[in-house]
Amino acid sequence: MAVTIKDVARVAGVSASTVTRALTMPELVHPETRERVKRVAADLGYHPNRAARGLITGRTGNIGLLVPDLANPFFPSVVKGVQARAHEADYAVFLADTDEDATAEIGLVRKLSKQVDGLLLCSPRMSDDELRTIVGDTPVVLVNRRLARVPSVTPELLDGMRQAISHLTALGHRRVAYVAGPRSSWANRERVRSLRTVAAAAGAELVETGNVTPQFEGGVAAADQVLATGVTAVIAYNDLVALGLLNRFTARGVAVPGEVSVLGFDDIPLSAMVHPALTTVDLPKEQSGRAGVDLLLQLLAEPDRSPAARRELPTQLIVRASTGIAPRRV
Amino acid sequence: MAVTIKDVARVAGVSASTVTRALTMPELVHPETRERVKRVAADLGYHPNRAARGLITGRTGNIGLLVPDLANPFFPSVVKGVQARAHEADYAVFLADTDEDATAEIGLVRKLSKQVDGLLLCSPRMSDDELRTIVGDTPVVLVNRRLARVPSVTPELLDGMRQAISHLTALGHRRVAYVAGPRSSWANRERVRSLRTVAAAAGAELVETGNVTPQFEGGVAAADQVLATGVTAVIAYNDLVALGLLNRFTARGVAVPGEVSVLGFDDIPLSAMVHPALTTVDLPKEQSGRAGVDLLLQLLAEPDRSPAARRELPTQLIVRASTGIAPRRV
DNA sequence: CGAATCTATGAAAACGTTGGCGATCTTCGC
DNA sequence: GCGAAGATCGCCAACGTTTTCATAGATTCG
Repeated sequence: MAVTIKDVARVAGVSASTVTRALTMPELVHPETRERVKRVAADLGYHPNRAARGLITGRTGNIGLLVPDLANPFFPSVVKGVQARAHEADYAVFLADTDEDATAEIGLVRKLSKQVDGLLLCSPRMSDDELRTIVGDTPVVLVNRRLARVPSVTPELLDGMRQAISHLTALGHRRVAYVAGPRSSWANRERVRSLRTVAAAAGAELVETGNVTPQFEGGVAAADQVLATGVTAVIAYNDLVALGLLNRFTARGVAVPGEVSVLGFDDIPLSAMVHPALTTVDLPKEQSGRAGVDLLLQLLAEPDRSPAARRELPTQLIVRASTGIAPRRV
Repeated sequence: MAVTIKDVARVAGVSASTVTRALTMPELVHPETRERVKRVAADLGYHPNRAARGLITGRTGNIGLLVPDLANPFFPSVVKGVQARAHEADYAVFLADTDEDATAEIGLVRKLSKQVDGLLLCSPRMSDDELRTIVGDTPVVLVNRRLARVPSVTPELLDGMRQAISHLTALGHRRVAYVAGPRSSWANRERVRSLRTVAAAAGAELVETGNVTPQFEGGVAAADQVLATGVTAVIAYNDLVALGLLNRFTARGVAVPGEVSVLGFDDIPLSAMVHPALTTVDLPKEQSGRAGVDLLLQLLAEPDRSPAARRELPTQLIVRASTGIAPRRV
């Protein structure tokens, strides 16, 4: 029913091979025939059958994208970036949402990996070892996670953290709490690590509080604990958690930023919409998605480049209303 | 490199045809050989090559999902539902985001339609005519839109609107504004239509205000206009717009719900997180996604069922803090 | 007991494309 | 003017699966 390469060949008066060549290796065919074939193909609306092509080339023209939770507005932004860049390169994107479940993640990877040329793992929750076994099987690029000898794109977290702490210390804060995200999150581990470094350098005391789910509810749950530590400022694992803190503080009548300043990570759209608007460290979301696709395509094109490409993208502190001068404590 | 059907055949001591049959039409092969083949296949970790299968069956095992804007939290929920149900049925999901652009939408449909068995169009922005041409080419199920002779899943909007208006009139509101969404949105047209019906029946006066982009910014932009009309309550096209209204009202010092009540549609997670929490009509999001997949699979299984399946899913008013007793006007 | 029907399986064609190989024709260097 | 090299293109095998079609043996029936 659909128009095949043979139809084009017949109409153009050449063989099927010439059609293929005219379309995929144009320099190998005579300019005149090439143009004729191309015109016929266009007229007939010919598009190579991807299954047939995939069968012989071993390539599907698809890439897979795994994200932990599409309900966290951070990830739709990444997805948008991935989509945009992938479609430009004529790749289609399989999306899978793992619901923050490392086990489901592994299953989905196994399933998807058969149907794609490469995988983009965004903030994967599985362990390094599990990750390694996958990397052995399928071309993989990590977004928001780093692992030796695996291409990755990550934000310049250390710098972002430096901006955050500079901002808070400049406002007079000396004791700062950090509300940690999931233990399984590399991003969380990195935030803790860079925060310790930066806080020490700035002479600020750091109070680390429990690991929470990286959602609004996590922030709500951690809020009282944070207040009990008597800090004047709190940095949250991400914006959703920060919004949860904000919500609970407001409910308890704790003034933000009067009594406590709140600072998040990600800069999701929502953060600008609430009262008080959230001060946060903007992470490159769409850009990460795009860069991830670039790295993956590069990896597919030349699989045996020795040093794994690694891209770090800049971060930017966005100062809004949720941070202010530290209160005098008695 | 990967294990093929021939490997299984060789190890099991049968022909390739028998392997196929044992796995896809089990009743056709002798129970004993069937079990042996299945065991060998499992041991070797055999998975049929989907490209090869697709080449001959004409089926890809993929479905495409188009959404207008992944940044609107309504859609990630739908996507999650689609994912979940599709994976259960062993289908993979191609996702595409059209950025609210009807033209891009058509292009993406054309591109995707070659690579999938069927398409799930969620809140498509293109015209009915454009939609029709697509429906002719590819199996399509509409989510959040209705069109004659095309399977669809939609929310019971009329009932939701009835709940909303009953709630407002019970609180004493007599003049209610509606902030309209995109003209290209079927959902918007339906909301207007059912709102007119319901408002007339309830004896409430309806003030319709300009079409805005279905985002936070749209609500912000419409807020002053709404206030100028002197209504005591406003229904927004969706929650994002409602949150924009809320934000601007707060900024202008207009008390919600003291001076004006605000009511949204969708019940996105965000709506429960803001102050005041938003009263809204919950639409079945994940459920719509799941039902859409069901309809699509059904359509693929028996393409020539005369009456197009149509599913309507219940809606539910969620009363929170943004609606209250109508103020006495002088 | 012979023919007809079933059951269980294998051989081979087909799906639409790509790519290696070889054939033909032209061009070039000497 | 002749062999070598280059350009252009067709033939055919291959990719991994499904699906007729055919076959051999087992079973049933009159």
